[in-house]
Amino acid sequence: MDKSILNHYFHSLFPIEKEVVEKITHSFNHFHLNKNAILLDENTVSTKTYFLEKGYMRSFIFNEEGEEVTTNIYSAPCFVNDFLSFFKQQPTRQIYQTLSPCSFWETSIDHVQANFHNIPEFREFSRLLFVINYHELNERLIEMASQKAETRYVNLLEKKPEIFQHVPLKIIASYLGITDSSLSRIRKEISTV
Amino acid sequence: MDKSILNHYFHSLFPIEKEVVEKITHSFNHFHLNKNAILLDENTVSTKTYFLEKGYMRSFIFNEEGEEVTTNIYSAPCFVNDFLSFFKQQPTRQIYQTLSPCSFWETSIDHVQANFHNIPEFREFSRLLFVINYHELNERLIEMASQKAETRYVNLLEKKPEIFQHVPLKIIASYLGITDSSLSRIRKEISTV
DNA sequence: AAGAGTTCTTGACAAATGGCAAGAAATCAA
DNA sequence: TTGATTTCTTGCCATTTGTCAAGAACTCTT
Repeated sequence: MDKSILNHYFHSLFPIEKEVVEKITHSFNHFHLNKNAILLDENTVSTKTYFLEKGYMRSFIFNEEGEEVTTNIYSAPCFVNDFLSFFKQQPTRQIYQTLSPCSFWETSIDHVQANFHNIPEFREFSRLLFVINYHELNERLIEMASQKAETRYVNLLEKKPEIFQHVPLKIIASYLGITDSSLSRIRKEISTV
Repeated sequence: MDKSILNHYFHSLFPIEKEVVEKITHSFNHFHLNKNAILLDENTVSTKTYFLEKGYMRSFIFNEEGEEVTTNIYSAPCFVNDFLSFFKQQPTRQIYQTLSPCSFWETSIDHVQANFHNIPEFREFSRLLFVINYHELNERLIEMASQKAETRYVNLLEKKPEIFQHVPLKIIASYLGITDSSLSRIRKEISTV
């Protein structure tokens, strides 16, 4: 099985030796999922770390009113991890669902723990991944708190144009914190300017 | 100097031996700041990790329109860390400001790095802190995307009532993603029900 | 205690977004 | 290919939140 995309991801994030990456990814297994499959369901404990090699997916949650709220949209290549559930080994409230046919690499919490404590470079990598994810979340929060929907839409269009080809608008709307009707109106508004 | 609050914080998060905690906090130094002081300014690189022992503070950012957006409100005891700036050693866009007289413990990135690579328990602790912070951010994002301002206000009132005694309403409003006028109206609305 | 500066409240109005329902368009499954 | 299902758009109207400005209340400094 060709691990080049997975291995390359490590090199793309920070300088790390080829041999170390191969040692880290040695325990990863490959698998596929169809469109609209559930990678990780709510109320279950995440026991794996996933690397999305190809495809699109999202995480979402049912809020108090029972409405779906899309919490994140993932486009390959990237790691997909429910940090809280995985590292605290507790049930997640989020659902991770594929939005297209997807291919993954996965490894278990035991391997992650072993690597974390035995391979200094992996520790640094893990932390960097955390920092990047935390920062992205923070940026989204700032946008939510201070920009109107139209601005958030335009920014997303600029930052992640590819998702508009692969993700239904109602999911993008929910990710932006608006209704699909509002998104539709915003798109109409912008296209006629 | 009495490190009991600092040391206790480690024990409160997860099981860890007294001796290990003391080894970790050995390098921490104590200091004070007045109200409205700047702990970490924008465009500077964070070289310290801070533990807020006593007091209240916030982080904020100037958005594209030059308006202040409060990104977080901190009430002791807790760690205060600009993850992106500290771990990637790059300038931050955020400003960390005290909202009351505060006392801190600080330690340098060099000590953090040494502990991270030499003390397994510290690695676990660091990661846990990340996980908790990430989760809190994610919960706030979900609220922002799916609840109206009044609900967000009521939730905050329930979750962190103490900040309403120590933090100006205009800062809380900004933290909730609304204007101070709106917050004022919401408060009036609720008090008369 | 006085004055300056800041924060909070309020009113009038405007802008942004939501709720609902219906139809159009696109997608999916057999 | 066809029918069923889902997604997207649109209109109408309601609700929420913002903007601006003025005054009241509060806080800080001297």
